[in-house]
Amino acid sequence: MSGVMNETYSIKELADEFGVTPRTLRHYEDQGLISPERQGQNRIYHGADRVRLAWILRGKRVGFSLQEIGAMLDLYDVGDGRETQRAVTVERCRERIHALEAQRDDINATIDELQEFCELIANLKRDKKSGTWVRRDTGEPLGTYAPRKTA
Amino acid sequence: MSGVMNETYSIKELADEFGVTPRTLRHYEDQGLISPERQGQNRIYHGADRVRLAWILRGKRVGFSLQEIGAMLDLYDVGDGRETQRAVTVERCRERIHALEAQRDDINATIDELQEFCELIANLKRDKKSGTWVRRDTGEPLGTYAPRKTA
DNA sequence: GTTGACGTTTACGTTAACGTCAAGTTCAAT
DNA sequence: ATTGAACTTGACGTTAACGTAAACGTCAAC
Repeated sequence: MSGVMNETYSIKELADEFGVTPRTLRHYEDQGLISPERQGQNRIYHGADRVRLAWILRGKRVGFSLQEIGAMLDLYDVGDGRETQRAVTVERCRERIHALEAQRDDINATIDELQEFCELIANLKRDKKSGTWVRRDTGEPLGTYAPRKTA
Repeated sequence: MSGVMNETYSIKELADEFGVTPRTLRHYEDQGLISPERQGQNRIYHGADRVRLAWILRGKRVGFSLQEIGAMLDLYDVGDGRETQRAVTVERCRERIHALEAQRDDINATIDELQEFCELIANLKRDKKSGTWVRRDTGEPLGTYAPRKTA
C-alpha cells in the first residue's frame, strides 16, 4: 500500500475543496459533527473527516438541519452495542429512509408541475383580438393569480 | 355547476387544514406569496389561495426558501408578456427543474447509503472472542468514526 | 353587558447557520 | 527581528421564518 491514502488536510484545504469556509468547519465541530485530530492547537483532517464532511454537505443539500444530520451520523456510531439499542438504530434508520422517500415524491411532483408549465409557456402565442397570450393548441388563456388590491 | 367550488376560508380554517398557524399565513402574505381578498379588515381565502398555499408548503418540504418559492410562483404569473420575458421564464423554469433533479440524485444517494447501512446493522452478530459486533457473513468488524480527544 | 372566540396590526423575541471582526499564536521566510 | 500567511479562540452581527405578546375591534351567546 503506497501511503497516498493517509493524506491529511489543513482546515483551509478541506474547506476550499468543498467550497465552504473554515468557519463552517469549526461550526460543524462545535455542533459535534466532526472532530478532527489536533496537532497542538491546529486541526488536522483525515480521510474519515473528509468522508463525514461530504455526508454532512449532502445532507444540507437535501435540506436537513445540522441537528438532523447529526442524528443520522450518530446512527453510524453504533458504539457500545446493546441488543435493543441496535434495533432502535435500525428503526430510526428506516424512518429516515421513509422521510427521504416522501421528500423525493414531493420533488417529483414539483418537477412534473414545472415541466408541464414550462411546456405550456413554450407553446404560447398572441391572440389577435385581445393581444394577450393564449395556448397555441386550444386557444385557451392563462389563469393568472390576481394579487388582490395591494392598496 | 353546484356552487361547492366557490368555497372560502377564514385564516384559521385554512391554517388548520394545512397544519400551520395563522401567523404563518400572514407572514407569507407579507412576503408577497399570497394575497387573499379582504372583507373589511378580515382575510378571505379562496380556492386559488389554497392551491398556492399547497405549492408553497410543498416547496418548503423540498427545502426551498420563501424567496425561492416566490421566484417560482412568479414564473406562473406571466403577466405582461414581452416575448423575451417569456423566453427568460422558460429558461428559469428549466434551471429549477435541473436543480430539483440534482437534489433528487442526492436524496437517492442518501437513501442508498442508509439502506445499505440499515441492512448491515440488521445482520450483525457478536464476536465470541472480542465481544464486539461483527458482520454475520464476513465476520468483519465495523469501522467507527473516532471522536478525537474531546479533552 | 360582558364574556369568549375570532380577527386585526405592530413590534419585539428566538433559533439556526453561519459571517465577521478582534486579538493573539506560530512558523517559515526575508 | 520583523513581516506575512495560516492557524487559533472568543464574541458579537445577520438573515430567515416564524413565535409570541400587546393592544385593539367585532360579533354571537349567555
